[in-house]
Amino acid sequence: MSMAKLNPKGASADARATGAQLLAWYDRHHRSLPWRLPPARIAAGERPDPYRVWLSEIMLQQTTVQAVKPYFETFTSRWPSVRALAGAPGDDIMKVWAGLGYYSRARNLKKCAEAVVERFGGEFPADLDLLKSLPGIGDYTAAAIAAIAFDRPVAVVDGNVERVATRLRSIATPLPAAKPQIRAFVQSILPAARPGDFAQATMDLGATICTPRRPACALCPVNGDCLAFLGDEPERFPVKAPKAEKPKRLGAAFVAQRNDGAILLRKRPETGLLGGMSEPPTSGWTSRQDGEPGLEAAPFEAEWEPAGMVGHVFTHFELRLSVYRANIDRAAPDGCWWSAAADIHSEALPTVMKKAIEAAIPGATLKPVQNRQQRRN
DNA sequence: TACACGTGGGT
DNA sequence: TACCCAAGTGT
Repeated sequence: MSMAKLNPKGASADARATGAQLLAWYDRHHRSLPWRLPPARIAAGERPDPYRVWLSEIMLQQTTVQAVKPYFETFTSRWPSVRALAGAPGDDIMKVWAGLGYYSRARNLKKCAEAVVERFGGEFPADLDLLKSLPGIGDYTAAAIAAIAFDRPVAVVDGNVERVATRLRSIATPLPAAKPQIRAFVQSILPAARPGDFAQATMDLGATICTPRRPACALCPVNGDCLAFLGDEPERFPVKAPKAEKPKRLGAAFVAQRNDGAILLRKRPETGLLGGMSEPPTSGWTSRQDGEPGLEAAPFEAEWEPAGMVGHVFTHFELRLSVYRANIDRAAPDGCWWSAAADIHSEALPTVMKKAIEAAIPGATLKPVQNRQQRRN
């Protein structure tokens, strides 16, 4: 059992050994991911494409690898470079991002791509502060890009690393207050070489071994250095502040369908919840519990029929949406448009809005079978 | 510092 | 079921 003691330079022999062990583990057990260059190719002198590193890091913010994979494939196929993305219409980006959540990321994605083209000639900067000056890039993402894409020796601290670090050092300070301690510790075990591989090694360890619940400590390459493991309660870390209760809100959605199957949509304001995304007309979402929002919130008079209730859980509140449906044939009101039946699936509809449309018109948001229109052409 | 900001999977 | 959680950022 080795208790690491920091020397005046900030890194003990044990700490350095921890970093080296993580790298050795990564060489054997790294995950194979679409945006990742495996350690053997890094060792051979290759570097990953900074565009792909950036795009993957933005998508992976608060989002699982599994959810990101198909979106990353779609984005890189459609927009293979930051210049291509910068030239894309913002609405197209929102449509392709639809379903991935945290839509400010998609709005900032275009802003950032444009800034890279205008300010840096289409090449991502390697400098931490320049990276952080770009929209959507904060402390974590700047460090990740600098380390992974540009081989800069910086500490990369995400949720995985926070978990690994608080366990290794038995840091009982609740998050986020513990962040400075965590950063200092990660800095102390940072190897002299391979900062990008080291960052990904620590994240892979957190994702596959040092998991939030039931960590596989027996398989951990650094369990001999882990104070939480030696103290027999790794799951105690990290300590987090208690979460606030989720309020419940009520609202209504109005799904109007034209005789040819088109559905009436509008665009939400550019900022705020689901900003810049599309929706069928909805009421405001209130916290009152004295009854469901009713027809007074409808976009126009029609024979609105109840079409059920949709529940959806956002990060900070729960929503129950009363869905109404009407078949009408009229011009779209100001700010709205009729979206053809064949186009609904590719609109910038957040998941909650797809749920509402599905409640009113089952199958309406699914991708139509490719044939009829094609045959006519 | 604290809160707003999505979604889907795991237990 | 209810809660937790995931490669965080912006305000």
